[in-house]
Amino acid sequence: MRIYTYNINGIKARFEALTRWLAEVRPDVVLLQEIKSVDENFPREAMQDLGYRVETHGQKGFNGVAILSRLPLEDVVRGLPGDATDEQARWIEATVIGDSQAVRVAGLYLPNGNPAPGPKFDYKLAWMERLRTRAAALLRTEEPVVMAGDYNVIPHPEDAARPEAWVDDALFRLESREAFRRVLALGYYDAFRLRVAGPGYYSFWDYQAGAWERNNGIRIDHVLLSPQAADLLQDVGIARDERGRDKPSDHVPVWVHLAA
DNA sequence: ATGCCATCCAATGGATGA
Repeated sequence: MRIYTYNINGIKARFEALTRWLAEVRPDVVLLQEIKSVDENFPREAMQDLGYRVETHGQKGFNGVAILSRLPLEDVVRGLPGDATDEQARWIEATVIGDSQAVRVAGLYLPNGNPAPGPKFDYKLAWMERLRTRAAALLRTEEPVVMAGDYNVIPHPEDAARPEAWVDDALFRLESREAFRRVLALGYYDAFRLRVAGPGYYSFWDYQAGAWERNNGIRIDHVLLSPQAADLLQDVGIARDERGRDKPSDHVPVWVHLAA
Protein backbone atom coordinates (compact mmCIF):
# COMPACT_ATOMS: atom_id res chain seq x y z
CA MET A 1 0.00 0.00 0.00
CA ARG A 2 1.57 3.25 -1.16
CA ILE A 3 0.31 6.20 0.91
CA TYR A 4 1.08 9.82 -0.01
CA THR A 5 0.52 13.11 1.78
CA TYR A 6 0.30 16.16 -0.45
CA ASN A 7 -0.53 19.78 0.42
CA ILE A 8 -1.87 20.92 -2.94
CA ASN A 9 -2.54 24.60 -2.07
CA GLY A 10 -5.96 24.76 -3.73
CA ILE A 11 -7.75 22.02 -5.69
CA LYS A 12 -9.02 24.48 -8.26
CA ALA A 13 -5.56 25.87 -9.00
CA ARG A 14 -3.92 22.43 -8.83
CA PHE A 15 -6.50 20.37 -10.75
CA GLU A 16 -4.37 19.85 -13.86
CA ALA A 17 -1.17 19.14 -11.93
CA LEU A 18 -2.94 16.78 -9.53
CA THR A 19 -4.76 14.72 -12.17
CA ARG A 20 -1.57 14.43 -14.22
CA TRP A 21 0.29 13.28 -11.09
CA LEU A 22 -2.41 10.75 -10.11
CA ALA A 23 -2.44 9.21 -13.58
CA GLU A 24 1.35 9.04 -13.65
CA VAL A 25 2.09 7.83 -10.10
CA ARG A 26 -1.14 5.93 -9.42
CA PRO A 27 -0.88 6.12 -5.61
CA ASP A 28 -3.08 3.79 -3.58
CA VAL A 29 -3.99 6.43 -0.99
CA VAL A 30 -3.53 10.21 -1.08
CA LEU A 31 -4.08 12.46 1.93
CA LEU A 32 -4.66 15.95 0.57
CA GLN A 33 -4.35 19.21 2.50
CA GLU A 34 -5.39 22.78 1.67
CA ILE A 35 -8.04 21.80 -0.85
CA LYS A 36 -9.47 25.31 -0.20
CA SER A 37 -12.88 24.14 -1.33
CA VAL A 38 -16.26 23.24 0.06
CA ASP A 39 -17.21 19.58 -0.35
CA GLU A 40 -19.75 20.34 -3.10
CA ASN A 41 -17.13 22.01 -5.33
CA PHE A 42 -14.48 19.29 -5.04
CA PRO A 43 -13.98 17.62 -8.47
CA ARG A 44 -15.16 14.25 -7.19
CA GLU A 45 -16.18 12.79 -10.55
CA ALA A 46 -12.79 13.48 -12.16
CA MET A 47 -11.06 11.65 -9.29
CA GLN A 48 -13.53 8.77 -9.51
CA ASP A 49 -12.85 8.51 -13.25
CA LEU A 50 -9.18 7.99 -12.32
CA GLY A 51 -10.19 5.11 -10.05
CA TYR A 52 -10.38 6.86 -6.68
CA ARG A 53 -12.88 6.82 -3.89
CA VAL A 54 -13.19 10.35 -2.51
CA GLU A 55 -13.85 11.56 1.03
CA THR A 56 -13.63 15.28 1.73
CA HIS A 57 -13.75 17.59 4.72
CA GLY A 58 -13.75 21.03 3.17
CA GLN A 59 -14.55 24.61 4.03
CA LYS A 60 -14.92 27.81 2.08
CA GLY A 61 -11.72 29.45 0.92
CA PHE A 62 -9.16 28.01 3.31
CA ASN A 63 -7.87 24.78 4.83
CA GLY A 64 -9.76 21.62 3.87
CA VAL A 65 -8.53 18.01 3.74
CA ALA A 66 -9.48 14.97 1.68
CA ILE A 67 -8.69 11.30 1.16
CA LEU A 68 -8.39 9.71 -2.28
CA SER A 69 -8.13 5.93 -2.30
CA ARG A 70 -8.06 3.15 -4.88
CA LEU A 71 -8.79 0.76 -2.00
CA PRO A 72 -12.05 0.59 -0.01
CA LEU A 73 -12.52 3.09 2.82
CA GLU A 74 -14.50 2.57 6.01
CA ASP A 75 -15.39 4.47 9.17
CA VAL A 76 -14.62 8.01 8.00
CA VAL A 77 -14.21 10.63 10.76
CA ARG A 78 -14.23 14.33 9.84
CA GLY A 79 -12.73 16.90 12.20
CA LEU A 80 -10.21 16.50 15.01
CA PRO A 81 -12.07 15.47 18.18
CA GLY A 82 -11.74 17.50 21.34
CA ASP A 83 -13.30 20.88 20.53
CA ALA A 84 -16.84 21.01 19.17
CA THR A 85 -16.49 24.77 18.56
CA ASP A 86 -13.53 24.39 16.14
CA GLU A 87 -14.77 25.40 12.68
CA GLN A 88 -11.52 24.76 10.79
CA ALA A 89 -11.39 21.71 8.49
CA ARG A 90 -7.99 20.20 9.25
CA TRP A 91 -8.47 16.50 9.99
CA ILE A 92 -9.94 13.44 8.28
CA GLU A 93 -9.58 9.76 9.18
CA ALA A 94 -10.56 6.50 7.52
CA THR A 95 -9.72 2.83 7.54
CA VAL A 96 -8.16 1.63 4.28
CA ILE A 97 -8.87 -2.00 3.46
CA GLY A 98 -5.54 -3.23 2.12
CA ASP A 99 -4.92 -6.48 0.26
CA SER A 100 -3.40 -8.13 3.32
CA GLN A 101 -4.55 -5.88 6.16
CA ALA A 102 -6.45 -2.74 7.14
CA VAL A 103 -4.66 0.50 8.01
CA ARG A 104 -6.14 3.45 9.90
CA VAL A 105 -5.06 6.64 8.13
CA ALA A 106 -5.43 10.24 9.30
CA GLY A 107 -4.79 13.24 7.06
CA LEU A 108 -4.03 16.48 8.87
CA TYR A 109 -3.33 20.13 8.17
CA LEU A 110 -1.83 21.48 11.37
CA PRO A 111 -2.26 25.23 11.98
CA ASN A 112 0.57 27.49 10.88
CA GLY A 113 0.51 29.48 14.12
CA ASN A 114 2.14 32.73 13.00
CA PRO A 115 2.53 35.30 14.29
CA ALA A 116 3.97 33.91 17.50
CA PRO A 117 3.24 34.68 20.21
CA GLY A 118 -0.45 35.46 19.72
CA PRO A 119 -3.89 33.89 19.39
CA LYS A 120 -2.96 31.95 16.24
CA PHE A 121 0.02 30.41 18.03
CA ASP A 122 -2.20 29.56 21.01
CA TYR A 123 -4.61 27.83 18.59
CA LYS A 124 -1.73 25.86 17.07
CA LEU A 125 -0.54 24.61 20.45
CA ALA A 126 -4.08 23.77 21.61
CA TRP A 127 -4.65 21.88 18.33
CA MET A 128 -1.44 19.94 18.90
CA GLU A 129 -2.61 18.93 22.37
CA ARG A 130 -5.85 17.64 20.84
CA LEU A 131 -3.74 15.82 18.24
CA ARG A 132 -1.77 14.16 21.03
CA THR A 133 -4.97 12.98 22.69
CA ARG A 134 -6.33 11.58 19.42
CA ALA A 135 -2.97 9.98 18.57
CA ALA A 136 -2.98 8.21 21.93
CA ALA A 137 -6.50 6.89 21.35
CA LEU A 138 -5.52 5.60 17.91
CA LEU A 139 -2.50 3.81 19.38
CA ARG A 140 -4.73 1.99 21.84
CA THR A 141 -6.61 0.35 18.96
CA GLU A 142 -3.39 -1.58 18.17
CA GLU A 143 -4.19 -1.26 14.46
CA PRO A 144 -1.49 0.01 12.11
CA VAL A 145 -1.93 3.82 12.20
CA VAL A 146 -0.58 6.35 9.68
CA MET A 147 -0.96 10.04 10.60
CA ALA A 148 0.30 12.10 7.70
CA GLY A 149 0.04 15.66 6.53
CA ASP A 150 1.32 19.18 6.70
CA TYR A 151 2.44 19.40 10.33
CA ASN A 152 3.78 22.95 9.97
CA VAL A 153 6.62 21.92 12.28
CA ILE A 154 10.34 21.85 11.45
CA PRO A 155 11.40 19.11 13.87
CA HIS A 156 15.17 19.75 13.94
CA PRO A 157 17.67 22.34 12.65
CA GLU A 158 18.78 19.88 9.95
CA ASP A 159 15.23 20.03 8.54
CA ALA A 160 15.74 23.63 7.36
CA ALA A 161 18.25 24.96 4.85
CA ARG A 162 18.58 28.13 6.95
CA PRO A 163 17.49 27.25 10.50
CA GLU A 164 18.70 30.60 11.80
CA ALA A 165 15.96 32.30 9.73
CA TRP A 166 13.24 30.37 11.57
CA VAL A 167 14.19 30.72 15.24
CA ASP A 168 11.22 32.95 16.19
CA ASP A 169 8.80 31.39 13.71
CA ALA A 170 5.81 29.32 14.84
CA LEU A 171 7.09 26.41 12.69
CA PHE A 172 10.36 26.17 14.59
CA ARG A 173 9.72 27.65 18.02
CA LEU A 174 10.59 25.35 20.89
CA GLU A 175 6.93 25.04 21.97
CA SER A 176 5.96 23.68 18.53
CA ARG A 177 8.88 21.27 18.36
CA GLU A 178 8.21 20.06 21.91
CA ALA A 179 4.53 19.47 21.12
CA PHE A 180 5.54 17.47 18.02
CA ARG A 181 8.00 15.52 20.14
CA ARG A 182 5.25 14.75 22.66
CA VAL A 183 3.24 13.05 19.88
CA LEU A 184 6.28 10.99 18.86
CA ALA A 185 6.93 10.11 22.51
CA LEU A 186 3.58 8.32 22.66
CA GLY A 187 5.20 5.70 20.43
CA TYR A 188 5.04 7.07 16.87
CA TYR A 189 7.90 7.16 14.36
CA ASP A 190 8.74 9.83 11.78
CA ALA A 191 8.74 7.43 8.81
CA PHE A 192 11.25 9.45 6.80
CA ARG A 193 13.78 9.42 9.63
CA LEU A 194 13.48 5.66 10.00
CA ARG A 195 15.18 5.39 6.63
CA VAL A 196 17.06 8.61 5.85
CA ALA A 197 19.52 10.54 8.05
CA GLY A 198 21.13 13.93 7.66
CA PRO A 199 20.34 17.43 6.37
CA GLY A 200 19.11 18.58 2.98
CA TYR A 201 15.70 16.90 2.73
CA TYR A 202 12.80 19.32 2.34
CA SER A 203 9.08 19.16 1.50
CA PHE A 204 8.29 22.88 1.14
CA TRP A 205 9.91 25.74 -0.74
CA ASP A 206 8.34 29.21 -0.61
CA TYR A 207 7.14 30.71 -3.88
CA GLN A 208 9.06 33.89 -3.02
CA ALA A 209 12.65 35.02 -3.31
CA GLY A 210 13.72 32.10 -5.50
CA ALA A 211 13.48 29.66 -2.60
CA TRP A 212 13.26 26.65 -4.94
CA GLU A 213 16.12 27.77 -7.18
CA ARG A 214 18.27 28.34 -4.07
CA ASN A 215 17.05 25.11 -2.43
CA ASN A 216 15.98 27.17 0.56
CA GLY A 217 13.49 24.60 1.86
CA ILE A 218 12.07 23.14 5.04
CA ARG A 219 10.80 19.66 5.94
CA ILE A 220 7.33 20.15 7.44
CA ASP A 221 5.23 17.42 5.76
CA HIS A 222 5.53 14.27 7.81
CA VAL A 223 4.28 10.68 7.93
CA LEU A 224 3.98 9.34 11.47
CA LEU A 225 3.67 5.59 11.98
CA SER A 226 2.44 3.59 14.94
CA PRO A 227 4.68 0.63 15.88
CA GLN A 228 2.31 -1.73 14.04
CA ALA A 229 2.58 0.43 10.91
CA ALA A 230 6.34 0.84 11.26
CA ASP A 231 6.63 -2.96 11.22
CA LEU A 232 5.08 -2.87 7.73
CA LEU A 233 7.35 -0.12 6.37
CA GLN A 234 9.03 -1.00 3.08
CA ASP A 235 10.18 2.36 1.75
CA VAL A 236 9.81 6.13 2.14
CA GLY A 237 10.42 9.14 -0.05
CA ILE A 238 9.93 12.79 -0.85
CA ALA A 239 8.87 13.54 -4.44
CA ARG A 240 10.95 16.72 -4.64
CA ASP A 241 10.92 16.85 -8.46
CA GLU A 242 7.24 17.84 -8.35
CA ARG A 243 8.31 21.28 -7.11
CA GLY A 244 10.04 21.94 -10.44
CA ARG A 245 7.07 21.14 -12.67
CA ASP A 246 4.47 23.48 -14.17
CA LYS A 247 2.29 25.42 -11.72
CA PRO A 248 3.49 23.47 -8.69
CA SER A 249 2.20 23.58 -5.15
CA ASP A 250 4.73 25.04 -2.71
CA HIS A 251 4.71 21.58 -1.03
CA VAL A 252 5.67 18.24 -2.61
CA PRO A 253 4.30 14.74 -1.93
CA VAL A 254 5.83 12.66 0.87
CA TRP A 255 5.17 8.93 0.80
CA VAL A 256 5.48 5.57 2.49
CA HIS A 257 5.16 2.08 1.08
CA LEU A 258 3.65 -0.38 3.58
CA ALA A 259 3.36 -4.15 3.24
CA ALA A 260 -0.41 -4.05 3.66
C1' DA B 1 13.08 41.89 4.77
C1' DT B 2 8.72 45.27 5.92
C1' DG B 3 5.10 39.03 2.28
C1' DC B 4 9.57 39.42 -2.78
C1' DC B 5 4.55 35.05 -4.69
C1' DA B 6 0.34 32.43 -4.83
C1' DT B 7 -4.48 31.45 -3.75
C1' DC B 8 -9.16 32.49 -2.63
C1' DC B 9 -13.16 35.48 -2.32
C1' DA B 10 -15.01 39.15 -3.97
C1' DA B 11 -14.43 43.21 -6.15
C1' DT B 12 -10.38 46.24 -9.05
C1' DG B 13 -8.24 45.11 -2.82
C1' DG B 14 -8.05 42.11 1.68
C1' DA B 15 -6.92 37.88 4.15
C1' DT B 16 -4.03 34.11 4.52
C1' DG B 17 -0.08 31.40 4.18
C1' DA B 18 5.15 29.51 6.18
